[in-house]
Order: sequence, then C-alpha cells, then structure tokens
Amino acid sequence: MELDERKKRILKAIIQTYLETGEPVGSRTISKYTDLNLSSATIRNEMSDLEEMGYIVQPHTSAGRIPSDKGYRLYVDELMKEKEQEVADMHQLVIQKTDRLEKVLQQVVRVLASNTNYATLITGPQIHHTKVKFTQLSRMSENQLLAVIVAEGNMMKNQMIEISEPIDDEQLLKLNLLLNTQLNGLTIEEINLGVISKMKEQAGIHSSVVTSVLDAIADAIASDEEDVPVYTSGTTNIFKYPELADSQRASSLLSAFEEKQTLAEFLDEAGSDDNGTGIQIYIGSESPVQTMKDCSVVTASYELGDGMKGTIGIVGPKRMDYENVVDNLKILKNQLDGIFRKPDS
Amino acid sequence: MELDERKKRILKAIIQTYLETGEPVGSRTISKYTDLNLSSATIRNEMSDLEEMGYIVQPHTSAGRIPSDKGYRLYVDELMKEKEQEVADMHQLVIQKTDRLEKVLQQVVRVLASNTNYATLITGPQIHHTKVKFTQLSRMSENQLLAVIVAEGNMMKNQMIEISEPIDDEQLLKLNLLLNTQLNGLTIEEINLGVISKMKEQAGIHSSVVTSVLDAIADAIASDEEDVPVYTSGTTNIFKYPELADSQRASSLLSAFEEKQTLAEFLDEAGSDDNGTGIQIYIGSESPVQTMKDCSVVTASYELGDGMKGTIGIVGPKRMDYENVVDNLKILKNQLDGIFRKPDS
DNA sequence: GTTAGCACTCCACAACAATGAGTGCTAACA
DNA sequence: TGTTAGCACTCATTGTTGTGGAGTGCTAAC
Repeated sequence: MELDERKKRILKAIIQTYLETGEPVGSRTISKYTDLNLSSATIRNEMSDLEEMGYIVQPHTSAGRIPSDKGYRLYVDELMKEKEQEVADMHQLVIQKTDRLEKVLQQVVRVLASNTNYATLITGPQIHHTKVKFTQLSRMSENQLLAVIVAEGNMMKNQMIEISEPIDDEQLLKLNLLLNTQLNGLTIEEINLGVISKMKEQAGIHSSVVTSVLDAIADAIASDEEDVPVYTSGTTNIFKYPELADSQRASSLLSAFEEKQTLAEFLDEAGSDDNGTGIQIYIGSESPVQTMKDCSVVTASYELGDGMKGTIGIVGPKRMDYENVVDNLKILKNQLDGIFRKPDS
Repeated sequence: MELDERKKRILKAIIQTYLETGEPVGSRTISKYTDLNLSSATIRNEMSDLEEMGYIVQPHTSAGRIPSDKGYRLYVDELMKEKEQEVADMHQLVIQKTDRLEKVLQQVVRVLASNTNYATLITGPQIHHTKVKFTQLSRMSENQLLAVIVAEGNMMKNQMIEISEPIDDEQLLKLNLLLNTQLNGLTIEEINLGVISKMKEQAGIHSSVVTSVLDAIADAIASDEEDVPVYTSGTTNIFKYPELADSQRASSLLSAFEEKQTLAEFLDEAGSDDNGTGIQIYIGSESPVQTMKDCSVVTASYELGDGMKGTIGIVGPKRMDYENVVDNLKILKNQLDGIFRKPDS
C-alpha cells in the first residue's frame, strides 16, 4: 500500500489534534475540522489503511486512533512544518551575559523549562575535556597549599593540598611558573596522561618537595571524575501530562532525573552522533534510557567555542509540541554558540 | 476528662499500629495484639474518649481511628520511647572524611535518605556567615584578576575581576598582604559592612587602581547572596507512601523541593529556635510551609565548629517512623559536630 | 468497671445497565 | 472507481444498586 498525499494529510491532522488534546481522535473530528472536505466514512477507510501500515493504533476497538512511534517519527521527519528561521530570530530568549559558565547553563535550563513546559536537562562541558587557562598555587599555611585551576568558560577547580614538609617562597614561585608554562592550553585529561610525570623528572633536580606537590596536583585533578555537571529544571512539569502523571511512571521518571550520571551519558551520546543540525529526537522506545520509553526526548548539542560543548535535553510526553521545542532549542543553540569564544580569536 | 495511664497506652498502641500499616485501626486489633487484656468493647469506650479529647479521629463512622495531629504530637513528646544512647553509638553511619564541606553535606543527605526512606534536605553554612581563612588575588591576564576566597570548611569562592588599567606586581603583592591581614577571621557579612571602605581609605594613598580592585572585590563577595547551599536526596521516596503519592500532592511537594530558597528559609528558621536537643518535629499543619501540611518534618541543627552551622530536614508522611528518624539524626549530629573544628583549637 | 451481644453505619467492591463515541461493513451514488 | 450515508456492533466510561464486612455505639448483665 502506498502512503499518498491524502493519507499524509490525514495522518498529520490526526497527530496534530492528538498533540493538543491527548485524547484518541476519531474520524468524525478529522472530517469536520480539516479542509479536506471528506466524509467521516472516507476518513475511516483511510485511517484503517494508516493503521494497517502502522502509523496509528487503536487503544481499543471503538476508540479513536492515536499515533504510534512510527507515526510520530514520520511526523517529525516529514510532516511537521519547519518554521522559518526568521521567526526564530524574532523572539530572543533572555540569557543574561555572565562570565561564569555554570550560571549560563542554569539560566538556559530554567528558560527552556518555563518556555516549553517540559522537563529540561543540560550537560555542561566536563572540566576534564576543557583547556586549562591558568593555574595558581599558593600557600595557605605551613603545610597546606591551595591549587586553583581555571579552565575555559571560567570553570574553576579548587584543591587543598597537604604537604609533609614546608616549601619555601622561591620554590613556590618556580612551581607556579612551571605549572603555567607547561599546563596552560592542555586539557586536564591530557595533563593526566603523563605531562605531570615528565614535569616531575624535570623538577626532580630541584627538590623532592616539588615532586610531592606535583603528585598531589596530579591526584587532585584526576579525582572526582564523577562530578559531571548536569543541571535540571522543571522536572515536575511531567505532572502536567496525565499520561505521565500516574505515580508509577512519575516516580521512575523523576528517579531517572536524579541519576545525573546516567543522564549525562545518555545526553552526551545523543549529542555526539550528529545529523547536521545537532538536533536529535528520540520517540518513545527509541530512547536508550528504559525509564523514558513513554516519553520523547529532544536533544541539541551546543558548542561554546574552544571545544567546550555539551548537550541540552528536553523530556516530555510523546505528544510533545515538537515544533515549539525544536524552535526553542535552535534559538538557544544560536545564542550559546561561541558565547565563550575569546573575542579576539 | 483525664488522660490516664491506660488511655495513653491505648493511644500509643493505636499510633504504633497505624505507623506500620497506614490503615485506620479498630478496637479489635488493639484488644488482640496488645498485652492490655481488655476486650474490644472496653477499648471502644476508651477510644471514644480519646476521640472526644481530640487525639484520634475517625475518617468515617464505621472505620477505625487514625491519630490526629494532636495525637502525633503527644506521641513524639511523651509516648515514643527514647532509644538508649548506646544504641545510637553502636551503628556508626558511614561518613567519609573529606576536607570539602560540600562533599560532606552531600554524603549526609544521601545516607539519611537511604537509611530512612524519606526525603532528606540539608542546608549548609552560608559562606557569608562563615569566617574567611585566606584570600588570594592573582593576575590571570593583563586586565583580569582572579580572587579566591577560602572560608572555614574550605568553602571556596572564586571571582573574576575585570580591571580597566593594569596593576603591577608590587601593588598586587601589597594588596594580597592587605587583604589577608585585614579580612582573615571576619565573615563575609562583616566584610560587607564597611571594612572594605575603610581599607580603601587606607590604601587610597597608594593608588587608585587598588581602590577599584577593592571595589570589585566588595561587589564580588556581596553578589550572589542567593545561592544558599541546599542539598536534597531521596525526594522520590514520597512515592512510597500512598497518602502522598497521588499526583496532586506529589507534584506540589516535589515543586517545593525544587524551591531551594524557600526550603532554606524554613530550615534555618527551624534550626534557630532550639529546644535543647536541636531536634524539632513539625507535624502536619504545624509546618510553616503550606505544601507540607500533609507531611511531617523533622529537623536537626548541627554545628561544625567556628560558627559553621546548618540544618537537616527529613520530610515524610505524618505516620513516619519518628523514633528511627530522630535516632538517625542524633547519630549524624554527633558525627558532624565539630568535624571541621581545627584540631589544635 | 468490664464485657458480651446486637443493631446500625457506611465503605469497598462487584455486578449490572445505560450511554455514547467510534468503528467496520454494505449498498447506493456520481 | 472513489465517495458517502446508513446501520449494526463494540467497548470504555459512568452511574446504579446490592451485598459483605469491618467497625462502632449502646444496652444489659456480670
């Protein structure tokens, strides 16, 4: 059987109606509220075909039809009208400029959540994959040093270092110089891969204290690999959609949102396998996260410049307003793009 | 009417049974499963009295009784047996030592949530009320300075400062010395109250750049007053209790958990009005937070030493296992107490 | 003061009927 | 050959009714 133009129009009408109401839609509704000028009987025949082809399903005999995952897929791929880019440009979303990456990300999720009424997630660039801009080692007390590492986006990492034997001012100064000349421009990941040990060899001639400090720094920046920055907002929006609001589903979904680690993996994977636009849509069971099989997830990868990239995710019911979500994501993507690129590079 | 010993025992039995089952409890149950050796009829008479006195209520005529807020209140104040302290000491909760306050707090909520199966919140000491230990100002580039302020508990505050005209090494050194001698030991709040402006006067003789840097620092530490540290864990535990799990209630409760600001205010207020033990119990509508009127909240204030204090909150259904919760809180309170006090003071 | 007995209340649950939205099919029509 | 009106049929939803049982309050006897 062929999916001709008319079938597509009917399918589109069914899906759009369902997006609004969340109720199964019947032939009569389509017949009356579209400009196809077909009787409900004809629509019925077409719907029967569409069901056979797998684009729509009937929750039970004598109910209307609802889109299947396959139906949604066709909708987002072909049917959904792309709004013109100009529309997107028109209403700028308010992201206040700030020099701190974390603040930006928090703003983004908040804006998106309140604009779309869905749950919103964002992963930031991991500090480990980001270039070090500046390092500062200073003495806090006799046997305590404070290391501050500043990476692109002004992501900071502070670390206390306990030292067994004191270090004198001159050594500290040298060490600072060494750190800044050797480490700047590298990512923490790269640094972990041996730069430190090389530095140790070089410094070894000077002093054994230096070695131990370098060890401590290596330890420090290698540690807490786990703290992937994931911000969420509007997670309770899911209660606005009856099909997700029953306590079983809501509970497992919200638990999933608490599992930042898993979320981050999912999002980053989604962000990496790109299709050109940087926007991906996962409908129902297309999503790799089991608990989200009753939801749709729209992800968008962004790039702030200098390799700082991350992924935004919006989670809602399968009948989410894909157009609006995609639009919003595009706008934000535009605004984020290169926001942290050094002005003079 | 008087609340004699027998009435108390019956009330206690009713409440304990209800805590376990969550179902209204009838006279027959009490008669059978307690060692009072009274017939159900006698129990009925007593229950009738207890109802008249307001300690228990009947959801409807032919149902058993459930405790009223007043009943719970009596229970936690008098009836609930205090477990011996030794019990508390026996099972230590595993809090790994770490030098970073944030990590400790995150561990605490996690442990508590998984131990009690209720939602758990904690407010940390606000950096603004905490003493500054160390300040470091360093040059990142021509016109960018990085200020790092370390407070007790190794809470760090990083701040980029843009300067219009460059500052030379000597000035920077002086400034660092000045900052450390003047600011250490003060709280950021105190600093905001004019120390900076005094310093400006003193420094004014040296240079106008210094003045502007000091201004920037003042701005910096005065800013983001809003970021109260509140950590939550196990918020989805509320779905384990049917009386809270319906989507209306769950939704509003979870939204409340997202409102860190409001939570923090509530907790800190609870923590401040102390009754000796540092533990407070809010039953149902006793809680100032409207959305928690169907819950009970148990709070415990803790003190880490050097004025660093905060409050833990546990939110569950009114029929929560108060004893267990209070025990857990006591244990943790003990362990947290003074954990950040300097060993040599 | 305690208890057995009994009538009474009322929720929870199941069975049942009525409603109506929606379908599939057939036959007629352009 | 595609479209449509008409009709019988299905089935979730809603409302009604009745029954069982848990629990109470009251009374009378111990």
